[in-house]
Amino acid sequence: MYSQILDHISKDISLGSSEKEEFTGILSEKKILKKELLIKPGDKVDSEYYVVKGCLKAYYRDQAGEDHIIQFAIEDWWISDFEAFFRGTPAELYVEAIEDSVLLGIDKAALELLYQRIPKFERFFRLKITNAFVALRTRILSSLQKTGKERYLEFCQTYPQIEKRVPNYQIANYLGIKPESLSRIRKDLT
Amino acid sequence: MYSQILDHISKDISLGSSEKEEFTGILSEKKILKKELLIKPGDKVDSEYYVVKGCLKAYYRDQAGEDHIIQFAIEDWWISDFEAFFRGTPAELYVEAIEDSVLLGIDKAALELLYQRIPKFERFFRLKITNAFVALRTRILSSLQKTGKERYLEFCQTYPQIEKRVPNYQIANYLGIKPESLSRIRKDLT
DNA sequence: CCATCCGCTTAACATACATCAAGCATTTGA
DNA sequence: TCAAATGCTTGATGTATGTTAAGCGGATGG
Repeated sequence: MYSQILDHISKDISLGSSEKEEFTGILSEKKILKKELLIKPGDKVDSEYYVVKGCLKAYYRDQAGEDHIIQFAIEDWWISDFEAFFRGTPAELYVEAIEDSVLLGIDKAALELLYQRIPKFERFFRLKITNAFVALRTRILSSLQKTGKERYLEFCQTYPQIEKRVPNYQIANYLGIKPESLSRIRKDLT
Repeated sequence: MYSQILDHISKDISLGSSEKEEFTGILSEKKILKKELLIKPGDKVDSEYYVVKGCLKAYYRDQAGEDHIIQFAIEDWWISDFEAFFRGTPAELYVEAIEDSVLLGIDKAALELLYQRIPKFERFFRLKITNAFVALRTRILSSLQKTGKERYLEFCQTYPQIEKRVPNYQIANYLGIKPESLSRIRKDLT
């Protein structure tokens, strides 16, 4: 049941069996169906979620009612409204299942206690946020300096599994271009 | 001498005087003149830097020889090639002084030891990276979804001190537009 | 002190992408 | 089962930004 997430964590820190138990003790399983919302604006965000199975997206809806996809998540990824989760502010994002999904939620307060008892978990999550930080920096450079075509090719190379599972109009949204433009780009590639 | 950085840290965590001493013990002052490089590609990056006084930029030079400014830093900001610093990989960025500057460098190995001795410093730097993460997310949304004009106005509002100190062609570069376009945008605004 | 460079602006033209509109195949669900 | 919704494509046209070229005032340095 928990072997997947424990393997995932063991890639970065090594855990004894009592530490594993203490960690899995604060996890709670959550199942969510396609199109259901895990988080919506205004929610208090107490948890971040590890994806055991499925596919989700986090997106921001602007004042004009336009959605902007910030993140996809599939197996072995983490998702939440991280700003709200870290800062304790109300959610500004929607997190929605693209497929039926199984998640493991971690409660923030329990996690803070765990950090105090076993500091290497604070290390693990610092590593995670650091990697996410670097990925965001790369994405900013791409979005500022590359054409839609270049960004699409980069996306396909970086996230081939996601490209296969998510409809093109959502990929276009993530890339910051219109579906019509993505369609033309794809036509050009063949 | 160290009161500025101690005040800065005390905004997020509270420190006893021995903790302050232990922290300042691992700092090393560094002065750097305008146009000098603090970091260049290939360097081993052992330190991150707190800006006591001055103004710097971090930028990436792509294969075509084009520079892309990732970050500016002025008083009370942190700067480095964070990817290289966190991961121990060779630097990919240039970090260069825009004005004569005074910095406080923190050595990574000494910092890791400090984390073990006084875990709240790990908390402090986790908060820092979290805030940086959120700022990057905001910047991605802007870069993907907003016009150059909107991004410029946002920049002026968010970083008014930087807008005053940095030449327009460098701001244009940071915003991902050409100086000619920024000039037209500015003309339009008056 | 004067030549050079730097930072900024403007203009004419090119290009990438958006917008608006329509059509079509596949999937969905009453 | 069949109508509606969904996801994708294509065409005509508009717009923001890039490209190329030129000029200008002020700072800089020999």
